[in-house]
Parts: sequence; structure tokens; C-alpha cells
Amino acid sequence: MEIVGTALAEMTMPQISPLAGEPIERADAERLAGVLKALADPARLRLLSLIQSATDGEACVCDLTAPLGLSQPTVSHHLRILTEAGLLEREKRGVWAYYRLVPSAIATIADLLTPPRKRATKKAR
Amino acid sequence: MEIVGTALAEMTMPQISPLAGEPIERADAERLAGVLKALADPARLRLLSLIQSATDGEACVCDLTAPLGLSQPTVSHHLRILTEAGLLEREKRGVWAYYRLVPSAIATIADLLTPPRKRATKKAR
DNA sequence: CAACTGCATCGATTCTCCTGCATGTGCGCA
DNA sequence: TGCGCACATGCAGGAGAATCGATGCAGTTG
Repeated sequence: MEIVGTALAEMTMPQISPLAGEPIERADAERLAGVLKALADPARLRLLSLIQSATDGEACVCDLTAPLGLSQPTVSHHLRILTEAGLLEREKRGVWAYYRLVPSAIATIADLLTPPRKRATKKAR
Repeated sequence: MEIVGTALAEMTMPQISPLAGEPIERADAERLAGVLKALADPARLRLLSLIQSATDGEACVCDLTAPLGLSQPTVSHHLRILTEAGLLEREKRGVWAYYRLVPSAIATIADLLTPPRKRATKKAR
């Protein structure tokens, strides 16, 4: 799953939602599935949660290995996946790499998954 | 991933969100990841989209194989996963099995992923 | 009852992904 | 300049998942 990258941005614009009116295209489904796949892992969900709840909303790898109970390479690997999916951003300061949430990223996914509230987009029957 | 089942309901009550204040527990992360994993597949996203846009909001397997380009056993398999995750419900009428969206299911996931809007649950710094 | 249809399940194959160990890279410090 | 630390990457093993063909099962129809 390397197709991701700017996948979030591409989906945001035309507001491709699996719950809108028309069935989504295969390509859109794969893009959205790619981002969701980055989310669909216990370790990565906990990483997001840990980073979000950390002081200043950022954390470096060394702060995250212990609470997760995973090795440092594994944590780096998960952070990489989250970053490539557009959910995290990385900033290197000195020897440390600080990760923080991309504010609107997860909200965008949540919007895509939110059913249209009485928006009469239903297919005519 | 068979732990799912009523996973959605269990998460709904205490409003376990990876974006709330405290870091989420391992068990909660696994439950949420389980449901997200059911969503994180192009074929299943398209299934949800097809069913939602179908007449009366329901569809049987034979209506779904062709648009997806997958074999009937594969489609049944995906529908099973979505149903076990609590995203679809199945009703058998005659020879056909009709699937429809569980109304609040995806909305619940969207809520869990929606960051708290200025809810001051942030950890004191 | 027999044949058919729609769907679920089984078994097997292939592919992806999670994880850790070993190693490489860049930065800071003595 | 050489050493150490924080992190990333490469490699490999093992588990899980996607897919399909073959088969089983229930309801319908002749």
C-alpha cells in the first residue's frame, strides 16, 4: 500500500463518500481503503492516541516504544505508514523525530464516513 | 478477526475515541481496529456503496457480483465480514439473501474518529 | 420427487502485513 | 575525529487475509 501519499487530499475535493448517492469507483474505493488500512491496526491507533494526548501534542519515537511494548524499528515502521497516509507529520529536531497529528486528516475520513444527513442524494426510484 | 461481532456496541457506550483525552487501552484499540479492518478493503467499501445506492437500500448477492467483478463466493465472504462487523444486516427472503446497511453503524465509527470539538478534554500541560 | 437457483462453506493458493534482529545514517558531544 | 544516541531501513519468518473452484444446503419450480 504505497499509493497513498496525497490520497486524502485527492478524496477530499470531490467529496467521494461510499455513503453518498452513486456507487463509488474502484479507484476511489482503493484510495479510501488505503487510508483506512493505515488506521485499522491496534498499534497505530494507540500511536495516534498517545501522540494526541502527549504534551504539546507531539512525541518522539523513544517516548512511544515503551507504552506500546513494541520494538523501536516496529514503531518507526508504523509511524511511517501513518505519515505516508497523511495522518501524521514528522519534524526532525536534533537527534529526535517528533510526530504530531495532521489536524484535519482524521476529521476528513470521519466526514467521508458520515452518512448524508437527509441530503436527498438518494437515487431516484 | 472474529472478535468483532458486537464490538461496535461495546465501543459506543463509553465513547472510546483514539482522539479523546487519555490514550486508549490495548483492548479498545483492537476492537476499533477490527471494525476499521472490515472497512479497509476496496471491495467491501464498494459493497457498502452499492447496497446504499440500491433501490430500497437493499441488495442480494446476485446483484453485487457483476458490478464488483468478483466471484460469488468472494462476495459472500466480504458480506459476511461486513455483517460480523455490525455494518450490514442480513435478511433471507425466499432463495435470496438481502443485505442492508445498519443505519447507525458507520456513523458510530465516524463519531469515534471525529476529534473532540473544543471539548477541553486535553491533558493539562 | 427431481431438477434448478441462490447462497454459504470448505480447501487450497497466493499475497500482504506485522514484527524483530541486524545494520545503516545523521546528529551531537567529548 | 571518534564515539554514542535516536531513528530509519533491509531482511526474513510467520500469521492473516483475499480470492477462486468445488461442494453442500435450503427454498422454488417443474
